[in-house]
Amino acid sequence: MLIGEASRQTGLSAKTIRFYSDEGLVHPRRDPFTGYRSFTETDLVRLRFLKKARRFNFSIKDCSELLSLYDREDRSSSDVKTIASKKVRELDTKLEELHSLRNQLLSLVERCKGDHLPDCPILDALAGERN
Amino acid sequence: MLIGEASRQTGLSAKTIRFYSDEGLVHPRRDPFTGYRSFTETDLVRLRFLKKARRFNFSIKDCSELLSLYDREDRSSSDVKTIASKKVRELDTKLEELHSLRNQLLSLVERCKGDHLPDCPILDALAGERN
DNA sequence: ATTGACCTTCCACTTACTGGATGGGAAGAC
DNA sequence: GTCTTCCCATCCAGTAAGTGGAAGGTCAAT
Repeated sequence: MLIGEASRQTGLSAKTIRFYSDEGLVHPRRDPFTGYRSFTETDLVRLRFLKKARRFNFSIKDCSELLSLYDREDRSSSDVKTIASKKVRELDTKLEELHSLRNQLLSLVERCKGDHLPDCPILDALAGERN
Repeated sequence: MLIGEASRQTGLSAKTIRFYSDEGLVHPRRDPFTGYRSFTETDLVRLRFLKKARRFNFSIKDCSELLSLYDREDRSSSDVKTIASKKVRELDTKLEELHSLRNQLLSLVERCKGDHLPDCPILDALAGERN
């Protein structure tokens, strides 16, 4: 299967698939005459794996580790769990931050009249002395 | 005031201040002999403005718009409110996404035994057929 | 005259791609 | 046999918002 078809099957762009291929996350065979990448079903599984893992905000490096665990028959589920738990904690931290920012910003927005006058509590807060 | 002092006063790194300067977000005078940037209190206000706005996840481009509104006496608070409301909506969208991902990932983590055996629902989910 | 602490610019690197330029390969229409 | 049209390939550049480092100028004090 050529890269275009792999792209259709996985929903990843051909560019992205080439990128993953360059990064060593998939290893499609190459047609010795044309140099075209040739994907098997096994390769598609890896690509779909990558797509899902990326959606979970796993970095490329994380994905690489997860895939190598996936490849190893003698893996321990604890190794996978460690990586995933860390990601959950990262997500929790980020969620807290964003939530707090959102609320602060929303409260400023609510206090802004939004009229044609220059007075604006949002600008005041950004320019204000206090932190 | 030189850049090092401006850095101390604002908590932004000198590198970052130079970057903002290059991007035209602050306009420090230059010493005509040494070429050193020279910051006034007015410049510091802009730098602190930038620091706070960036904390709210406003992009550099957003910051640029906000600062030019800040500069304009004849601004309408509605223009500021529009930008900030958009950012709140962006934050809401992102929060929803991340929250959903976090919950999905957490449920996988909870189902993973985390022992020395290879069986792992996390890997299963990533490699699985279903989306 | 030489430290040492400043400052300057410029270049490279980061993440995870995306877009574009350029060129070759395959297949059907003429 | 060539034209057109896709598809594929590589390589370069750019994105956002800086960070790190190299090379070199300035200034005050030793």
